[in-house]
Amino acid sequence: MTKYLGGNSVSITDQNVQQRKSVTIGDVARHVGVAKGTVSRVLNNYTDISKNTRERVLKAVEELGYRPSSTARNLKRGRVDTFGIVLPLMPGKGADPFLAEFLDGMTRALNAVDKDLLVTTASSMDDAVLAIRRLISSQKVDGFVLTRTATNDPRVDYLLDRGFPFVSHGRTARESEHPWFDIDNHAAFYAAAQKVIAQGHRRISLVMSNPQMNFSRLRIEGFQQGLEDAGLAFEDQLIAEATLDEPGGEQAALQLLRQNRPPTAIICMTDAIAIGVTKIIRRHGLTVGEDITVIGYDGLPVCEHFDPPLTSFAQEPVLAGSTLAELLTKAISGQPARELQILAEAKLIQRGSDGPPRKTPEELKAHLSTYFATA
Amino acid sequence: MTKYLGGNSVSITDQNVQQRKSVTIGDVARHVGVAKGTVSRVLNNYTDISKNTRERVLKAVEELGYRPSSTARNLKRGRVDTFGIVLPLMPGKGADPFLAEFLDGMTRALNAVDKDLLVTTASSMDDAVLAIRRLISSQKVDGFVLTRTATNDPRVDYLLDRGFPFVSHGRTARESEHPWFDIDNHAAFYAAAQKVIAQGHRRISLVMSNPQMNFSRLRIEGFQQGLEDAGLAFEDQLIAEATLDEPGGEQAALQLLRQNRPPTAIICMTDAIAIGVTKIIRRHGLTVGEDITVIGYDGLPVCEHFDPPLTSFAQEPVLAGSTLAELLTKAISGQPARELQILAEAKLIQRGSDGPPRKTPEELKAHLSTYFATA
DNA sequence: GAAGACTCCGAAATCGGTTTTGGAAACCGA
DNA sequence: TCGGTTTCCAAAACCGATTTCGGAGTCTTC
Repeated sequence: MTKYLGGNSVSITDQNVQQRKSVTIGDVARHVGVAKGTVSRVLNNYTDISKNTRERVLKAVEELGYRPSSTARNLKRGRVDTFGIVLPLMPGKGADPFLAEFLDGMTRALNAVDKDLLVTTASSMDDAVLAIRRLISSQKVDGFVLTRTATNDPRVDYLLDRGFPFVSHGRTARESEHPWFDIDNHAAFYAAAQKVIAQGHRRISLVMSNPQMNFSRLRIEGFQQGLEDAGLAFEDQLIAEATLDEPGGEQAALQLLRQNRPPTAIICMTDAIAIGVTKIIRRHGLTVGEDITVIGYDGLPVCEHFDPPLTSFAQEPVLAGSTLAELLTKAISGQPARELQILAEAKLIQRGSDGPPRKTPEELKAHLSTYFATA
Repeated sequence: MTKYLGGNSVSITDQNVQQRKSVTIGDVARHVGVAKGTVSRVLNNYTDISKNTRERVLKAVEELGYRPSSTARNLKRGRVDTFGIVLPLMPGKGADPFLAEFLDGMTRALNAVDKDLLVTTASSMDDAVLAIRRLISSQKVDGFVLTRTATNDPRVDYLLDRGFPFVSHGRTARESEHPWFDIDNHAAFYAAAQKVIAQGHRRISLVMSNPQMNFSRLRIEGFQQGLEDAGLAFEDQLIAEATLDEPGGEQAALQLLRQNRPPTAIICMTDAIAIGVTKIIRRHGLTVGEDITVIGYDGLPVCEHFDPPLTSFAQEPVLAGSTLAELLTKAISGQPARELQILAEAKLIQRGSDGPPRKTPEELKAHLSTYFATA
C-alpha cells in the first residue's frame, strides 16, 4: 500500500541546531541602553516616552528584527489572541463545501486584528463539548466560533454556564443570551413557497431534514407560512424527511412520486438533497424544471453546472466567516450580546430547475405508474 | 441587506465577571502543602516522587480541577505544541472538497499527542510566506504543514533556509531535504494510460494543468510513459492545457473535439476538469463512457452520482492529514528527513465513464462536424 | 558508627514579556 | 529660591509553569 523512499537528506536535527535563539526584548533593551520596560512601552504605544528614546528603540527593533514572543506576552496579559473553532465532522460523508471560504473569511478578519484561529474537529456534540472544555482549561483560546448550531445546543449551554465568550453561526433556543450570525431561513423558504405558487404550482412538497436542527425548523416554518398565506394547506403527505445527503434526497423523492397525486414542485432543504431528488426524477423519464420544479438551498457552486442548473439560495461563506470573527472580537472586548446579533438574507439564484407546471399531478401519476409497474 | 435584531441579553461583560480566575499550580501546591516544583514533577511523571506525595498531589489536582496553563508551560519549554497550516485560497473558485476530512485527519492525529492546529489562509505564495514568517517570529507554532506544493516552492525555500521544521503534502525540487507525504501521481497516470490502451483506445488525450505544479508534471510524465511503453506516440495536439476547474475542462474539450481526428479517450488531471469535459461531450450529442471515455482524478464523492458516474482515482484525505501530522511530530522530535518520506498509491475507482471505443476517431469527426457546422 | 549513596522534595532561578512603583531631572509659578 | 508638577525612564514585581540546585533524611556498607 505504501512504500518508503530514501534520500540524501539534511536532518531536522541539523536544522534545529542552525536555528539560533531568537532575539528577545532584553537584547533590544541592552542594544539601546534602556530598560526592558521602556522597550515594551514603546512597542505598546505608551505616551510617556520621549520622541528621542522612541526612535532609538524602534530603530533597534528594526535592526535586530525583533518580534515579541506571543507566548510570553500572553502569559502576562492573560489572553492568547486566538479563537477556537470546533468543526463538526458529518457522521457519514458530505464535507462542507464552503469550509475553505468560511475559514478564509474568518482568518482574514482575524489577521486584521492580529489574532489567529485554532481548529479542531469533533464527530459528535459530546466530543465537541469535550474539545471546548479542553481548550478552555488549557487556556489556548479566548473564545469560540460555533457552527452547525442546534436549537438546544449543549455547546451553547456549556459556554453560557461557564461564561466563556463565543458566537454562533445560527440561532439557538438561547439566542437572546449570546452573539450570533444567521441567515433568515424562514424568509428564504417563505419566498421559495411563494415563488412556486406564483408560477402556478399547487401541489408543493418539502423535503426536510431532522427538525431538531435549528435551521431546519425555521425553514419548515417559513415554507408552511408561505403556503398558508397563499391559502394552501400544509399536507403531511407532501412532506418527506430525509438525511442531509443525496441518498436522502433519492429516498424522499421516491416516496413523494409514489403518491396518488405527486407534487409538481419540490423544495429541498439542501442542494445535496435536491441533487438526489433530481436524479430520481430524471430516472423516471421526467424533466426537471419542466415536468417538476426543484429548488435547492446552499448555492453550491457545483450545482451551477448541473443539467439543468439548479435554482437555489446563495450563502456568502466569506462574509459569514468574517462577520463571526468580528462579532467575537467585539464580544470579548465587552460589547453586550444584544448588540452583536446579525440576521442576513439569503438570495435566490434563479437558474434552470424551476418553471410553471406543465403537467397536472394526475398526468404525472399516469406517467409514473408505467414506471413503477415495470420497476 | 442585513438588519439587526434586539434581545434581552446577558452581556459578555457579565459573563467575564462570573469567570473566576482559573486554578494555578500554586493553588494546588498550597492545598497539598508542597512546593510548586513538586506538583510539576508529579504531573510530568518524574520518578523521584514518593508514592504518597504523588497520590496526594493527584487527588488535589482532581479536586481543584487543575489544568496547567499551556501559555506558561510553553514559555518555559520553548515550544507551543501547535502546528500551523496555511491554506492556499484558490484564485477564483473551486474550494477544496477534501479540506474538512483532511483537517479531521490532522487534528485527530494531533489530539493523540496533545497538540493543536493553527489555521490561516493565503491567496498567493507570497502571502503564504509572509504568513509563515509572521507565525514563526511570534512563535505561535512549532512547525508547518504545506499543501498544494509547487515544484519550486518559495515556502519550502524559506523554511529550509530558516531551518524551521515542516512537512509537505507533495514532493518538491528539494524533496530530499525535507519530510513529505505524496501520492504516486506518476504511477496513477501511467496506470490510466495503460488501462485505456488495454480497452482498445489508440487516440488518447490528456487534459493537463500548468506543469509548474509538481503533481501536474508527474502526472504528465506518467501518462507519457504509459503511452510510450505501449508503443504509442505522445502527440502534442492530443494534449490540452486547462485551468483546474470546469470552464478549463470545457475549453480544453472543445479544442480537442475540433481536431481532424478527435480522441476516443480523454484523461483529465482533475475531476473538476473531467466534469467540464463531460459536459461538452454530452452537449455535442455524444455519450460519455461509450462514444468517448473520460477518466478523472481526485475521487470527488459528488462524481459518484454523475451520469455516468465518473471513473476516477481516489485519495484518502483523512489518511493524508494524519500521516502528515505524525511526520511533522517526528521531524520536530529530531528524526532525520530521509526517514520521513512516504509515497502512497492512488486507487483507481472504476465507475461508468470508461469503456472500449465504440467509434473510430473518423466516425467521431463525422458526427461532430455536423455540430460544429451548425454552431 | 561514620562515610557514602540514595530518596525525596523545598527554594529559587528561569522563560520573555507587561505593568507597577518610584525616583531623578527638568520645568514652572510665586 | 523653593515647593510642586511633569516628564521620562530604571528597577523590580509579576504572570504560571519547568527545571536546576542542593539539602535533609534514610539506607547501606564496611
